[in-house]
Amino acid sequence: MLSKKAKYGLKALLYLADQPSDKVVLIADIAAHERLPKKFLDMILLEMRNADFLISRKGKGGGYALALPPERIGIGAVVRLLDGPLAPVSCVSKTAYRPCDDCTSEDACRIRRLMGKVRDAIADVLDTTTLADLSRSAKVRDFVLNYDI
Amino acid sequence: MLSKKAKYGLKALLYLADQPSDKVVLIADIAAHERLPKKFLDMILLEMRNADFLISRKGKGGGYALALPPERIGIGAVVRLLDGPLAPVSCVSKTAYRPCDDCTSEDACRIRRLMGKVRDAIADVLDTTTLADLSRSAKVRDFVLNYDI
DNA sequence: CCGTAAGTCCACTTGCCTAGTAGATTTATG
DNA sequence: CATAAATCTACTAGGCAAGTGGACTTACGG
Repeated sequence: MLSKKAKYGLKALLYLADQPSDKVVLIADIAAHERLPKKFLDMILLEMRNADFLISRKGKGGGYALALPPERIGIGAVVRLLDGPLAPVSCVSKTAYRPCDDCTSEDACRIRRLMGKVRDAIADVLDTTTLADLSRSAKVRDFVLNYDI
Repeated sequence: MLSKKAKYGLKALLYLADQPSDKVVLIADIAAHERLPKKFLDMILLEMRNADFLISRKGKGGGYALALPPERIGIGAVVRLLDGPLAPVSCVSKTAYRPCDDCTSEDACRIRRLMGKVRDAIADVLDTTTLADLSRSAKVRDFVLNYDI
């Protein structure tokens, strides 16, 4: 499951990616346009800033902007930050491996092997998509909608 | 995330699939061999029985057995029963679609499109694997371990 | 250098979900 | 009829998701 936190985080990033780069945007702005609870968004943006996906400026004229070009922000990385590991069980996680407490022999575990495949399938989608891909996908669609009739 | 419930359920099914077919097995037996909390397992088995994956007999000599040959029990179906829809967001679920409350235009939603891919990737793994596949995978491994040295 | 607009930090809440447990009841067998 | 088994009902503890409230800090503009 994708939590609201991750969903809101992605929406905020997309909103920023759609702005002219290097423009700083108010949290309140993002919240209003994307219809997100402002205070909750505070937290999420802060977390993404601490992970260096965003930069912020305090005080009057402050706000948030992407710290990197959208091509360099992977969706997998964002989801991992906000929701934790992609793997359905910790014992197949590549970024946050932890043995599961109830398993005796890890490589005899048939469930583990299957869940490893699931992990890889998920990671394959999310780690090969960047913010730029998503941002672009909107423009393509707009183009189709507006001109391709 | 795969819950303990689903994990225990799959372990129990695998245990049953590994038995000679049509043998009824005690809950207590499964719990002991797979090291699962018996009372919790009660619940899970009952749920799978109500969904017709299992049959049960009460009273002395009673117990549980698979209701279908393992080839006909899909892992996806089991996980959906015990953990709910595979989709990371309800608005891309094929078996339990529900619009998400915060989205305005569904087919303009870029997150939705991406999550659709994730859903498909997960379903592709779990819906093409049956209990028989997992059961077999153990035997292949045993064979390798025991004879292929 | 002060007012004010912004982000930042800390503490708390509310409600639901997970992972159970306890105990009574029903059903079947020998 | 005793006993072994599943089944049903009810309850609980703890944790996490999704927030909210309020105080603090930083910086710009005048």
